[in-house]
Amino acid sequence: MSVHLLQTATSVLLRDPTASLGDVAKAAGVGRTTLHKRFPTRSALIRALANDALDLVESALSQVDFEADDAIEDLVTRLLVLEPRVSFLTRFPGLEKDDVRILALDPPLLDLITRLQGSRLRRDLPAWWILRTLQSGLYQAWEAIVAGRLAPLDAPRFVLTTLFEGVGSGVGAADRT
Amino acid sequence: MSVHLLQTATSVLLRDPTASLGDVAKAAGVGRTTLHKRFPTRSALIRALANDALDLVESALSQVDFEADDAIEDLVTRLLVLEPRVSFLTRFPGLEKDDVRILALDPPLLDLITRLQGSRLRRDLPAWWILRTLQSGLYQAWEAIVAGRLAPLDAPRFVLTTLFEGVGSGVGAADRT
DNA sequence: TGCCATGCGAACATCAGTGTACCGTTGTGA
DNA sequence: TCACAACGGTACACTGATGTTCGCATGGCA
Repeated sequence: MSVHLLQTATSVLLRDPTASLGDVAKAAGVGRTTLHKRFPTRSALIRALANDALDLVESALSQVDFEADDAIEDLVTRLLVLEPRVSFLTRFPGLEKDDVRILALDPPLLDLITRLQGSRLRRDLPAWWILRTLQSGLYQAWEAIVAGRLAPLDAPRFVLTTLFEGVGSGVGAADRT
Repeated sequence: MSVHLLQTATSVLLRDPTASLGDVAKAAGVGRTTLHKRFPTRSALIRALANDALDLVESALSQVDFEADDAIEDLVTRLLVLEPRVSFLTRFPGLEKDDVRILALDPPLLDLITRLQGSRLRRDLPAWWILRTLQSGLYQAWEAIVAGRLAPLDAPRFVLTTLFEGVGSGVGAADRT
């Protein structure tokens, strides 16, 4: 019940950061007063959403075996359903700029990427670029799912093949072997 | 000078859509009153920013030879510097949902992509996915440039190689020839 | 049945953003 | 030097969002 509240609030505020608390309450099917009881101020709500998102993402990351060969595949499937929360953490105005917990999410992922640049990942692009590319893929996949353009079960394949192989057919690609 | 105002307003509102007009005016180095003289209301400012962005993007697109083999390369270099404007059109809350001019931007690009799916682009991904992937690449490249992480002259290469070839080294890739 | 907790709506005060009017300053051209 | 336009700042009214209080309804639970 409260989980539903946090979910809806996240998606409403993500779609329109200027949405009023009344809009949020209505979307969550809850009274504006009740919302105030749970979250005394607007920024308290924002912080609660961020903390909840952090809990979920940290929990998801902790379940990934970063040593496994298919760590990235695992990451994609786990993070895909959490994409609204991740987006909230990374794109919401007034967040992230200094939050220690948010900033702490990247390093393990960057480590993983850097390690894989010895095998599966190309070395001529920086790790942060590869990470952002992965995140972009997850983001647009989720957007497409919400819009009804993409079947949820197709999403991981779309993200992973695009990430690893790109969208080129390979006919004009430079030989990198 | 007015061009600078539109640029600054775009980037300020893009970074924080809840920014007050006072913030916008200050960032643009102009008085709030003067801002009001030029744009009587907040939504007038938003519409002006959207129209200006549309003019710039349409103009850029009109200069691209969609029949050329390197149409995508041309697109990337031209759209990269316009990325804040494109982002404003596509991501700003309350825009796009019905604007005819904005919706008219996609079809020619989708046509181009669909055509190239006969040669340079893979056929097992829908055209809209490829378009979004391209746009994501431009977006994150611009972000990286602004953050100082990416040299502007490197950006097109990053975007294009990632788009066409992906970030995989190719060692584990399925053979698609 | 009576009690208590929880949620909701109405009403109110407050505040920040917005829009407007007025005035002083600057600078440019006749 | 004068007139005029453009700009910025101050001050004020208005509006919508916000936060608070109060009272009522609902729904377990003893």
